Amino acid sequence: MSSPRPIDDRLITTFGRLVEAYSQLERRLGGALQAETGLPHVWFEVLLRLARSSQGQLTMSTLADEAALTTSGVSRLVDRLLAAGYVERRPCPTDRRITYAAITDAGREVLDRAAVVHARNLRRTFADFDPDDLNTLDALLDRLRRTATA
Amino acid sequence: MSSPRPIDDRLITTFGRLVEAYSQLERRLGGALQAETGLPHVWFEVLLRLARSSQGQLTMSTLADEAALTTSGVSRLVDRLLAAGYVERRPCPTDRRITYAAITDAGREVLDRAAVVHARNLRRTFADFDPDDLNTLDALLDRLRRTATA
DNA sequence: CAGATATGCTTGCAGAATCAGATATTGACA
DNA sequence: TGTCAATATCTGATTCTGCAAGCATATCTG
Repeated sequence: MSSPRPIDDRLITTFGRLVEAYSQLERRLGGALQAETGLPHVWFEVLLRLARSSQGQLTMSTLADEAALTTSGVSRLVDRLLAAGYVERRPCPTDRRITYAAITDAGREVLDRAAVVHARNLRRTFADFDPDDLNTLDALLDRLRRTATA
Repeated sequence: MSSPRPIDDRLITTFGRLVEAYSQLERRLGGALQAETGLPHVWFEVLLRLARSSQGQLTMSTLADEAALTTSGVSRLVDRLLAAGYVERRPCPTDRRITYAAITDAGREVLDRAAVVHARNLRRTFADFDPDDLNTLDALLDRLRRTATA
């Protein structure tokens, strides 16, 4: 016969868990990545999206969406990646408003090196998750991602 | 017969999904919360932990752990919450190094109001998740949180 | 009990993200 | 065509966060 306080709402707790799980993992894995490869986690995520895209390039806006940053944030982030030699800016031949961020060979190199390290750390973190668990998690996260984007 | 590039590692993709799902939700729901109640999402999370704790108070360190911030970050955050009148600092009678952050009545009020709004937004976001889905998600996130903390 | 070490919190400084606003280009439509 | 709205990006000011260092208090050890 407990009084249902607003703060005890079930979904608030679930969402809190998501926040906490993400933050802990981000801190631990992101920190390890940077310590072992010198690559900040955000850089890794950005380079990853670029490397996986068809021409190795994305518009600033698309990149902002995928990295969950503002275009402003991406603009400066690309500045730093540019200074490091990991990306370059390319004009769009058909729409002069658009600038592409394109990954360089140097970018692909550090990314590949970092990916190996990151994958190893992830295997340790997810050690007691069997394939079924992972599939379930993937599916749930994907649904969340899509409902949030919509 | 695809060459297995390091960046196509399965866990990297899963983790990428977690990052994206979290970021999208945080942006959308956090933004909505602030727009509709004036309460930044971090403030909400902090007040929530305090309100749920036994005496309505936690040490700065504990709060830092739970909110996934550094003690430094919490120190300043509590400064701001203090200025807003939502928390107060209390000395610990037995250990004078410790400072408690305690939620005030005003803090509980805004928190309750915000919780109602937040819960409504969450119900919309999780509309097509049935109880089984939620339980599964909870369990997986909890395992992740614990492996990360360990 | 004295000295060394550990713990809890706060502050100076610097890095990075956001918001708001400016600029440039494109597309739509009367 | 000329004007107006929409789109894509960048920049200035502000805010928040973390790291490193510092101060005060507590605990351990010989």
